[in-house]
Amino acid sequence: MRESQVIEPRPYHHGDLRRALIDAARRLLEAEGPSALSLRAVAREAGVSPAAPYHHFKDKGELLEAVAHEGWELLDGALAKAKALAPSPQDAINGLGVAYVCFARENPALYRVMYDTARDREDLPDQMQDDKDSAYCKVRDTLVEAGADPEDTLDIELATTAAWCSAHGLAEMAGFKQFEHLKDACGGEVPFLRAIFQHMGLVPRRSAD
Amino acid sequence: MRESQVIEPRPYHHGDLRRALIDAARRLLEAEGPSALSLRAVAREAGVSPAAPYHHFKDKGELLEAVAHEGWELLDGALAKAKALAPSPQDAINGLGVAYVCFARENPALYRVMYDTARDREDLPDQMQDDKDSAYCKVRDTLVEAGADPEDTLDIELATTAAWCSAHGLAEMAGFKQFEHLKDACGGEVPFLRAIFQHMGLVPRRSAD
DNA sequence: CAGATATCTTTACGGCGCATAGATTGAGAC
DNA sequence: GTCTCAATCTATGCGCCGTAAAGATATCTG
Repeated sequence: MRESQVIEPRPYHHGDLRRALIDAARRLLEAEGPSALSLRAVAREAGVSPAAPYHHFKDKGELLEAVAHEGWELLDGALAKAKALAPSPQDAINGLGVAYVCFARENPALYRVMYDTARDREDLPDQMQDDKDSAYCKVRDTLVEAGADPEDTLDIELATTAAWCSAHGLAEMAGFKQFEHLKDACGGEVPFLRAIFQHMGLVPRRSAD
Repeated sequence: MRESQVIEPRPYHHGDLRRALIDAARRLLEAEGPSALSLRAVAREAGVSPAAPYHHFKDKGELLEAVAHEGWELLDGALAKAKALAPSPQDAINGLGVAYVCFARENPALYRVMYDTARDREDLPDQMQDDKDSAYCKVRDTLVEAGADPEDTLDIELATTAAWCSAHGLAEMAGFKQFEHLKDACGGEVPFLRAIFQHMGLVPRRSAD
C-alpha cells in the first residue's frame, strides 16, 4: 500500500487525481484525437468536477505538458529498443529513424501534443538535450559509433540535428494520403521509410558503401 | 471597376466579404498568432456580425483552408524566385531548401495553418502534386536537372519526398531555442540551414563531389 | 415594378477555459 | 482523541467560442 509512486506532491481525496487525469487525457487523445482534448472532457472522463484539475495543473497547457512528457519518455523507450536490436551502428541509425517514425505513426495524437506544446514554448523539453539516455543523445551517440569524428562537436551536433529534422519531417508527411502509392510501390510502409532515409545522408560518409 | 477578380462566386452587399474575411484572417494570424484566429475575431476584424462568414464559408475549417491555399501560393512564389536566382541546378536544390525554410520562418503562423488544415484532411492540397508549377513539381524538376535519372520515376519521387520531408522537418525545428547556439556557431541562420542541408543527402550522388 | 434570392444581423444554445467561493476531508499538533 | 488547518474537490458564474435558425435588407431577374 505504501509503495505508491513517491514522486507526486501527494494525493488526498481521490487517491491520485493527477495520475488519473493524465491517464484520462491519454485515453481521450487516443480515442477522439487532439481536438477533443478539453480540460472539461478530461475531468468528465476522470469522474470529477470541471474545476478539479486546477488543483493539480495551473492550466490546460500544464496538463498537456505532462502528457507530452510521458510521450517523450515513451519515445525514448522505443528508440532504446530499436538501438538494442540493431546489429551494427550503421543499422542502428536507420533503425532509430524507422522506430522514430513508427512511434509517431502509431501515436499520432500524442506525437502532435508533444510538438504542439514544445512549439508553444519555442523549446523542446529539457530532457531532450540533458538526460543522458534521451532520444537526442541516443541518436548522437549512435552517429559517433557509426564513424563520425567525435572531436568535431559542431559537425556531430549538426548531423544529429539533421537526422532529427529528417525523421520529424518524414513522420509528419507519412500520414498524408498522397504517399500511399509510394508506400505501395516500395512494398509497405517500413520499406518506404527505409527508402526515404536512404535518400537522406544520415550515415556519415565512410569509404565502404 | 469591372476588373474585379472574376474568380469568386460574386459579392453583394459588402463588396467582397469573402476576400475581406481572408485578409482579416491573415492580418490576425500575423498579429496574434494561430490561437487567436477565431471565426468571431475574424468577423470582428472585418467589421461584420459573427454569423456573416457562414454565407461564404461552410465553417471555420473552410476559411482556414482558403487562408492555407493562399499560403501555398505564396510558397510557390518564394520557391520560384529562389530557383530563378540559382546559378546551377545543384545550387537550386540548396536554394529551394533554404527558401522553403525561410518562408516557414518568416510566416510561422501561416505555415502552421497550412499544415494543420492539411493534416486534418490527411491530405496535402491537390495543387501540390497536380499544378504544373507547384512547389512539389519545382523540387522534382530541379532534382532531374541536377542529374537524377528521369527514367527511374520511383527514385525521383522518393528523392523529392525525401527533400520535402527534410525541409519541412528543418522548418519546424528551426524555431526552437535549443538551436540558437548552433546557429551562432554557424554564423547565422542561413549558414546554419545550409550546413544542415549539407548533412541531408538531397543532391543526387554524382561522380564529382 | 415585383418577386426571388443572396447577403447580413439578431438571437440563442451548448461547450469551452478559467476565476472565485464554499463544502469536505484527510493529516499533523497537542 | 480531538482540534485545527490546509489540501482537495464542488458549485457557480463570466466571457469567449462555433454554429444553427429566423428575421431584415439589399441586389439581381424578369
